[in-house]
Amino acid sequence: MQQKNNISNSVIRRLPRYYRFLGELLNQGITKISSRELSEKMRLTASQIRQDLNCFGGFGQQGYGYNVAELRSEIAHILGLDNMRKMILIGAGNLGRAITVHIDFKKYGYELVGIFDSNISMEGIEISGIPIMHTNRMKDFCLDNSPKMAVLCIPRSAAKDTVAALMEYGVHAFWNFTHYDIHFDYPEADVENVHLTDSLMTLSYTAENHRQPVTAEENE
Amino acid sequence: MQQKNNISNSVIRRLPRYYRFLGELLNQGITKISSRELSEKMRLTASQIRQDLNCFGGFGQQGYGYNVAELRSEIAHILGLDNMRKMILIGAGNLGRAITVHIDFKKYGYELVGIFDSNISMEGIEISGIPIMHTNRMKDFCLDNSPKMAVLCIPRSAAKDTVAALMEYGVHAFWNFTHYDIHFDYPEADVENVHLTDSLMTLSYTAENHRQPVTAEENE
DNA sequence: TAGATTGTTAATCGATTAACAATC
DNA sequence: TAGATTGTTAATCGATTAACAATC
Repeated sequence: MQQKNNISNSVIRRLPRYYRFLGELLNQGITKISSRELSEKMRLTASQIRQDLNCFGGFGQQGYGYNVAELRSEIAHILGLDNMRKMILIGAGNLGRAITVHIDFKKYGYELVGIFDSNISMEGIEISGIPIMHTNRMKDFCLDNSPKMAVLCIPRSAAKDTVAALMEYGVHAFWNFTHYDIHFDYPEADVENVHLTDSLMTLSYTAENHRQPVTAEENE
Repeated sequence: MQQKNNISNSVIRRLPRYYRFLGELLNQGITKISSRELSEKMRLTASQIRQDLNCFGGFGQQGYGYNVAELRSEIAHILGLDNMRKMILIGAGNLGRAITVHIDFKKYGYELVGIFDSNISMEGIEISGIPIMHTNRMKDFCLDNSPKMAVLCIPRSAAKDTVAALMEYGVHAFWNFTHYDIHFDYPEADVENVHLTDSLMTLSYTAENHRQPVTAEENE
């Protein structure tokens, strides 16, 4: 991939959706698709699809279209799904357990190698075959195993100290389910926030005002 | 609120974040704030804050700024958080249970009145005091109770039929954790999608390319 | 009143769409 | 070759930022 340096965020946030749709096409046994056909399925413009893809290289063939399998694996590569990185999850409460069980991290290039909780009585309990460790073992574990990413399913009050520690132990990427603003303290960290309650409030607005909430590319 | 009709999606998606920050200021006992002060805390421009708020009315006072408590309750009202609506949750698996326990729906104007699952052996089990019902009781329940929103925590394969049924029973708003594209079949529905794996893939990209993933207003 | 800060208009910037030449 | 569809440049649209008059 001849990746240019300043790909806009709008483009990047559309990539997972392309990846999903191409996966479905593949499941349906479709081997080639034109930007126009894909645009109809995804409800966006063919122009946008071609523009987006050309940020990363010319994956299509004039007069033919795109090879579905090839394009999908190119996008997987762009997204970094094809190289496995170790990750840990902090906070084995309801949300942490659900995420552990619900998400097949390996499909996205992440291997869950450790789960931590500050509640000592949870130590040793397994989730999806991975035993929970007490938070006081986090430092040694990180130094031994070098996880690159941490999922934060902890209360907000614990987030600041946890991130400070993890940054020190070499974890610089965070899938952040708390409302703690990591970038405010660590602008160099790689952060993806999941603000479930913000999403719920947006739905509340949409439903009250009966608007179509979003265009495809903004929320799909 | 003198709400205009075509508020852009970008603005709406910032409202929950304003609401959160104003809540924090209130907790800290801060009673007034200027757009400049707020812009520094939220890492966006004062101009944008004033533009955003003025979509809905003049909540500030020249020479003074904004009253924190008042502005917060105005935003609550705009978002519709101050009128309680009934809602149901479909799918009492890991994710459904976590969301039920983890999210205090009442804070966001929703009252969880029923939980449904297609697994008959789950019937009667309580989550947060609400007993699970079998899906075959969904129709009667909806006709009796008129919930306005449904959280979808079901497998994708079940989503299409479930939404079709719910639309018929008068449920037109969906907090959708599946990858089923509700708008494709029901453009008139109010939909908010939560695509956790898309978010994870975005983090993967960000971490691999070590970019600052987003500006505050896009992902915070 | 003078100083501060909003509300709002104008300027800029960026993202999306349209158009078309290149080419398979 | 003719037809189709990409890659890419130009035009449009919308969102953000800057500026400033209004006003508390």
